[in-house]
Amino acid sequence: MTANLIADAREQLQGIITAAYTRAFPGSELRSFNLEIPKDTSHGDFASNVAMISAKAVGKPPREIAAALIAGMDFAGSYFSGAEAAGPGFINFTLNGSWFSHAVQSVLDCGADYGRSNYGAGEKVMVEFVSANPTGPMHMGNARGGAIGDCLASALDFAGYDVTREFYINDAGNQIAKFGRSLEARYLQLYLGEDAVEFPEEGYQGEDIKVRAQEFANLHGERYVNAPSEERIQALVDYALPANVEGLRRDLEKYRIHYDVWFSEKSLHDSGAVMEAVKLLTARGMTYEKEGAIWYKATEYGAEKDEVLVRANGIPTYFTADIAYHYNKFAIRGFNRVIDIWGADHHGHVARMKGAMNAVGLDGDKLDIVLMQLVRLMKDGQPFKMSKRTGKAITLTDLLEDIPIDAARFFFNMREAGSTLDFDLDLAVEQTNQNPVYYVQYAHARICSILKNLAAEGIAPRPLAAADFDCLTAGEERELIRKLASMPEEIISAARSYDPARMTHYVIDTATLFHKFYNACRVKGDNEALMQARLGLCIATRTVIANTLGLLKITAPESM
RNA sequence: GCGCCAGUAGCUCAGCUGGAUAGAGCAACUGCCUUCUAAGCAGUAGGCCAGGGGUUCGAGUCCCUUCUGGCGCACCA
Repeated sequence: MTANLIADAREQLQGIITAAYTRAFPGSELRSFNLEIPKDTSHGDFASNVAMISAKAVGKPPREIAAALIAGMDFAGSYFSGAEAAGPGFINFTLNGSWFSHAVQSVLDCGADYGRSNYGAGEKVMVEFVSANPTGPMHMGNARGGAIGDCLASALDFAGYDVTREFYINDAGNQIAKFGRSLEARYLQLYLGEDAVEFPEEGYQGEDIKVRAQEFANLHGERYVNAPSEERIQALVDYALPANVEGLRRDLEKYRIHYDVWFSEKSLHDSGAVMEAVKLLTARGMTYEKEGAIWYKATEYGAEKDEVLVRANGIPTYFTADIAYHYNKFAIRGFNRVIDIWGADHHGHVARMKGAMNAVGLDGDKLDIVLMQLVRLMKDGQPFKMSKRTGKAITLTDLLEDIPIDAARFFFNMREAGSTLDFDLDLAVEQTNQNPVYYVQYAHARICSILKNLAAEGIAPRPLAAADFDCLTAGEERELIRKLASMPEEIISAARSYDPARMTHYVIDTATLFHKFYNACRVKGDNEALMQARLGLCIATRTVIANTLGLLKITAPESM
């Protein structure tokens, strides 16, 4: 089951305001108005600008309109106790106790499902993320992309979308050829000596290539040393590529990322889908030949220049395969919406790709790209430079050896994708109050501890009716309840804006309000009814923290 | 040169579709544990929201412009 008390209250207000408007100003058209939650609770629980935006239509000053509307409002049976005009013409609404009581109870009723909604109405959506080059280990960009993509997918799922997580394996094209030549050189060096075999200029320098070559040598010995180069490379790639993909899968699983689909680029070439895409574009008059290559008229969809689809040597470009891939996502597999998480350095590709979707007869607006800025690793307040040339870049595997998974996932989701992220390596391993992940987990552990201590004294939470929570009237209690009630909307907001960092912010806020409540209100006490109500509030808070951390795939410890 | 993203407290950042006196955390200073976890809470201090124009009842938020930083403009991916 799902519950959303904010949405319920909003719906009621919509009706109350509309009725009051019709009553006060018959014949005057009501424009759409805002219902917002003021930052400052002295401005009420909800505020509307309806009086201000109606000033022109009604022909009266906002304050006067507000007064007339308020006079005609009927709050009977609603979650509201009253309204008053304020400031330049806002109408501030005050919730009554029953809303808070129902809010707590709805969390308890929904339990592990609290926060879910049907906002997405089962729409089929794919999130494709990481899709790291299988020629080597994953870097910090992949680590961030993994956390963002995975948590975004979680948010979409909770918000009622039918979500598929996908990894696109770039197992074709130039980088595989380069991979093969690099492996070949390392393999031959094993038998002929490092000096006898020149390493390709553009080859992959990393140690991982040497390791794969050695593994291959352990299996096949020097059998391939005198084989034709083409055959040798093929054998090396056939061994190393699946091994690397398996390595990626293993590392990502360790990082708590599980994909529904691992999609092979090579399969698109093998099945002819890539050339089909060229044919499709040609049939739609979107291609031409020049200097032996087949070009796509990207300029017809606003690009600055046209793009090569098939090189003069007959080999399709990456772009062509990508068109075929996205065509496959929409047209073949029927996704209604596709979200790709890309590094910001690919931003030039965004408009092209959307345009290409239109060019093949699909809707480019259904393809959304989340661009992710780079990660700067910081240590001792200084950037930790990564050097790709030396192969000494810090890999995801390295990171996870030093940093707890909880901290890594939390940190990578602290900033929205569009801003560069400084990842503080010292802070992430620190088990102190400065580390925000512990702050949140501590709140959860604290609640568990309260429940455990009371249970030890024979005090168990009782099942309560909504009215039993009416005694939670302290400011700290109500602030906390307000926050708990907003979880469904926060998840929807994260899903809609493709910004899973909101969930991180939300769970930190919830922890803060719980800590404040904890310091202001004792749970254990002589007043049995109040103690039970507060116990219920604690359980509801624990539920919200656990559910949100669950979406982030961060553990919620029972003790710390 | 053209394009994309960003510029908010000393530092790292929030600020949802424009809303009422600009918010956290860290760092600094002051308090709070014989009672549910002090990995916590309360308080003090800290700001021409990069600069300049505009749009309107109202702008950190929208438009234009300048400056600064990051990135991109291959028959690479």
